[in-house]
Amino acid sequence: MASEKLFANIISHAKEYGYIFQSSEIYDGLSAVYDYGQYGAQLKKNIRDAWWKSMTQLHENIVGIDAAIFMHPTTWKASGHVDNFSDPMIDNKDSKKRYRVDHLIEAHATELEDKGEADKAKELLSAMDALLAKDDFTGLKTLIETWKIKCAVSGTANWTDVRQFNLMFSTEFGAVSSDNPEDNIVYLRPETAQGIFVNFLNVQKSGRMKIPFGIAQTGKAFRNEIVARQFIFRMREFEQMEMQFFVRPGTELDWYAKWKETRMQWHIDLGLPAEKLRFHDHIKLAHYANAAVDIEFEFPFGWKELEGIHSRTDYDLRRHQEFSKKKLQYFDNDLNAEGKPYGNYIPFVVETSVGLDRLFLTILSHSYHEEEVPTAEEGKTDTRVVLRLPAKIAPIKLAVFPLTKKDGLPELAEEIMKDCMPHFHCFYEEKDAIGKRYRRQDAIGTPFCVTVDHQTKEDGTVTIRLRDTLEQHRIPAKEVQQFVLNKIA
RNA sequence: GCGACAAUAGCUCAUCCGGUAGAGCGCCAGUUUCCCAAACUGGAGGUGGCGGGUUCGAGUCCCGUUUGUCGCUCCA
Repeated sequence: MASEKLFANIISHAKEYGYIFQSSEIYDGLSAVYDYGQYGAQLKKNIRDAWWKSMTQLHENIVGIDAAIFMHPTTWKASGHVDNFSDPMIDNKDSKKRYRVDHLIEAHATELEDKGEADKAKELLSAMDALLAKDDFTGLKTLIETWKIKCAVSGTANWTDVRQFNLMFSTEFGAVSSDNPEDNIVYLRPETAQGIFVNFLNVQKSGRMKIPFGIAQTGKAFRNEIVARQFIFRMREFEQMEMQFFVRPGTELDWYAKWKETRMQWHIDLGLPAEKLRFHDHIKLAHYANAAVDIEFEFPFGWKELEGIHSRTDYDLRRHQEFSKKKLQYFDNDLNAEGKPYGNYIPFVVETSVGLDRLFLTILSHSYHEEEVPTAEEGKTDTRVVLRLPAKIAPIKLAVFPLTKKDGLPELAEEIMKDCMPHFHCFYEEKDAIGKRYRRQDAIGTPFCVTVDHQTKEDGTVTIRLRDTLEQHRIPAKEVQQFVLNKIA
């Protein structure tokens, strides 16, 4: 099937079977915001739990926290989010090319210098600085127009207005407004990482953590994307699962290499096929990193970033130390080659950061299959849609069906429900033909169904039916619970 | 942000040249059925995304808008 059509089918399946709904759909929706439905929320939680367990429970030196979405505004000055992402931009209407206004004007000034008109260049730049300082966007556009600055691509001076693109959502903090509105602005965090960095010392001290150690966190983050598209791939409100690993300076690239492999293996262990995963090294590094790689997945719409592993140096802690005037350092008692303690230093950080929603989409699109299966009628086939979700993260683990809703079969089925419900999510249904009930469970990705029939009354066995192979075999009803538990362990 | 395309029942779609909206599937209630979407009976569900305009009359033509998909662009 064409991948475009396949992706459209996945999206509509996700909606039809209670996985993902568009936000505020009855009001025509809200751009690039989505809600998780009854099965989606459970699948998402199961993925999140799997990650949390793999990080915190299975690593003695990693602990998890839950920092608030609201953070002190200075956090974002320290992190670079305020200054690096609020530059005024302008678009050329002919070439559709977007420029940072300062870059555009500076490039023109350089041209003037090359032509030996250094005085003019200086005049232009000082005019620009004055306008930038005042946030005078109208003035900046006038400046571009009076100096007849043209687009390098189209060669025209057909510009849009100067606009500022704010990456971060802001809101007002406190019920009483201040004389200076800026005093009350808080941002909705654009990444969860900073909640870890500002708590570095708290966790290290209170948990008596010894380097190397990690702090994990899952939570919502918010970005005012210029373009937000491709279903839940890029949303304005999304959830991150991040782990910041604090290491001794000089060892960061070893840890970076280790986490790179560890994280790739985790995705494979979760059930994703190795051939649809790959590394993509960053050539151009962000201001805080000395090495960075993405784990990419081959979505129906191409290879896209799923997780980032970054060696963030000591940038974040160093910046927070500067801005907060608090020492964010660690005293390392381990002995170096000369037999002396490594002493005080700001730890280096290796970050693993995976998008929970992206991982959800990865699993959903990989699990979705349309296939021909035999029907009750000899030789005939019918199309079934099945989500081959890994059993350990499927929202519903077991469906329990009485073959008919009389002759005491529902009562026997209820017993199995009672036996299993405390241990994993179960679904009970007694209406419609058995085949139809199986198909409905296929569509939501339930890996196991058991059916109670008349033989159950005689020998206590039930039919267990496997989603992926359509195989059926009989097992004692009393063993159903353990059968499923073994499969989802 | 630019461009292209799209929007009719829960889903997939139909509705001829503009003349008061229909099917299949699904869903709900029941009958029947004894292991892979069977059959039968009955039922709910639509201001045709929203707002304007043209017209005697608009789901249909035009404009705007919202949302989505795709291509550019952006992506710490």
